[in-house]
Amino acid sequence: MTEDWEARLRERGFRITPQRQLVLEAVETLRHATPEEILAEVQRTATGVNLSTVYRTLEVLEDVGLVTHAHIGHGPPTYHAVEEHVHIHLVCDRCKKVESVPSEVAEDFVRCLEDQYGFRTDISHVSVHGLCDSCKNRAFEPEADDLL
Amino acid sequence: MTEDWEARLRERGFRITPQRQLVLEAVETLRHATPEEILAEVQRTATGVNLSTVYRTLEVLEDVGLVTHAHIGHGPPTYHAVEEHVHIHLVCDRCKKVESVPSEVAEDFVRCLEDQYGFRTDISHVSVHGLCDSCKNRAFEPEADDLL
DNA sequence: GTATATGCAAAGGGTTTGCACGGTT
DNA sequence: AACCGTGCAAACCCTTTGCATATAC
Repeated sequence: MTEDWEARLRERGFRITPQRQLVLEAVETLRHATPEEILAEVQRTATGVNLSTVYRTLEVLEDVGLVTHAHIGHGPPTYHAVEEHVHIHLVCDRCKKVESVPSEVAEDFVRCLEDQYGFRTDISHVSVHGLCDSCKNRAFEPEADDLL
Repeated sequence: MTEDWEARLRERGFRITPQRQLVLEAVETLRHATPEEILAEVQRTATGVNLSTVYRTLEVLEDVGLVTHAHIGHGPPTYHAVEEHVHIHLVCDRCKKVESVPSEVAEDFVRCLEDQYGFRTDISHVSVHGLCDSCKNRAFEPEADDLL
């Protein structure tokens, strides 16, 4: 668990609650989980927690910089803990698997966008779509072509 | 209008209808439009057209390769015509503006992902989030930080 | 004690679906 | 004439909101 998460919340005037602790733990455990999935994980410990609390809590945790989310296609966004090493999400359009790669691979790309277009990229928020190594090889049956 | 759009549809066993023509025209006119926006554009010509028809039509047009969509954050996806020159979407998280840049700027990045991770990127589907040139400069009032 | 957080239920967007009718082939 | 495509309405999923109660401070 991110140390000092309590301080992060308190600094900004938010209170420490069991729900907030559990949601943060769930996000860190699950990695790339949707709100519903986070709820399910939280409910393994505390049955009474409500979906709307999860939504509100994720908003708070994101606000104080403890978690972020990324959009990986049609469905709900996935949340993950903010870590030291920023990463990029590779989303396989066939099997929906999300792979994380270090952001360094995009350094030149990001610099180029800033230099040529003045665009300041938030690299951790990028979702790169395509086919992962395994799906690429057994490709070409239509199956998950409408996932995205 | 893309020439031979009729052939594209017929080849695959789809029929030619006024709705399909109008939706395709709207997509090409609007560039990066949501289904609702496309409906509005279509209804300037044909009032009776229904939203569900727009959805079904977009699916068909995407299926035959005449349009694609990209996810640019919270809201609905935006559709655009498939063109010769593939492009990348730069989405400003503050003003929501979508800028298109030629895919060449990402060539090295894409190659790197393929070589190092075996990941075959669908570059036209990438949404790059961040701040556009103008928003970057008058930055730092909290305003659109929850848009994405 | 007071203000914030929560649970619940209802409302709200965006999208999909079932069905009968109408239009294309 | 056969079948696909459309309009309409209802259903669906995901998310937000209003309000009364509970809880952290």
